[in-house]
Amino acid sequence: MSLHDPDLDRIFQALGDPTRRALLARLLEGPAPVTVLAGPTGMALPTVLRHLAVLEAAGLIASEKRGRTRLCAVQVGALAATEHWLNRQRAIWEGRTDRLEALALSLEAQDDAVRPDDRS
Amino acid sequence: MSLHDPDLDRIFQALGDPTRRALLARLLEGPAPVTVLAGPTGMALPTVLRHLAVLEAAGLIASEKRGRTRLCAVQVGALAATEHWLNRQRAIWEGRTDRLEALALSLEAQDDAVRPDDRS
DNA sequence: CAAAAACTTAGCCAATTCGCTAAGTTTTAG
DNA sequence: CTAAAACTTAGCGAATTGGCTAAGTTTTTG
Repeated sequence: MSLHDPDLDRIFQALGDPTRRALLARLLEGPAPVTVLAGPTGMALPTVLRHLAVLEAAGLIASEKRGRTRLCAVQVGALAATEHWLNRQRAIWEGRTDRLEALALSLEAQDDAVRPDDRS
Repeated sequence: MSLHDPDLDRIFQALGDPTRRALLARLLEGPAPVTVLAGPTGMALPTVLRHLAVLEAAGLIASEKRGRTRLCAVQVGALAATEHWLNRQRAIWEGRTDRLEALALSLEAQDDAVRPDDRS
């Protein structure tokens, strides 16, 4: 499980763009309409709108139409899920590190760690 | 700072692909040569090699040529840096959440949170 | 030394991504 | 009711991505 988690795909991909991280950072200070978010980016509105759509598809933000403006706000859940995944990965690493530190990239490593069983 | 961190770009983008997360997960169990890593993916070797190159460019793994094989191993530093970034973002959110929870997506939010100062 | 193993390089292709401009649409202001 | 504001949709073009096959190159094995 979680080896091919589409949610995780979308979240990481969304965070992989500096413009989107900037938008998210701005939203962490409070909700804002699209035009306000677009301001600092110096980008055209449709461009920013698509970045926001990516963030929303990833569950990182939510938005709601209020009259003629759309108000966007952070949705911290996805961020927490991501942290959780990273935590788990690092935990796995740290659980093994005592056993591996002696051989990482060393001679035995090649023959010893290569086939501890490849349960696909 | 960190609004346009190329390292963060590469790390998140690298983690945004399920194949690469699977490769990383496999490497968390111990170092392995390219062919072994390629096995479970069912992909052609050059394809896997490029995924590994992406992971390495992001600093998530390291690799070393040993004879005719290349041994790959996790480099946990980048993972930790990513966790750190996420932690910081969530901390910002949680620091504001008390102030914002009352207005998130509400009426005042629009006019009040829009211009707390936009230091770009 | 001949050949197999394990990459490595060099393309090719389809799909996606990131930016843009131009032309709607829907609300609100006058 | 007209017009400005604030999206929204449509579509375009260059660049990147993710997959492949084919043809090297370097080591090891027989």
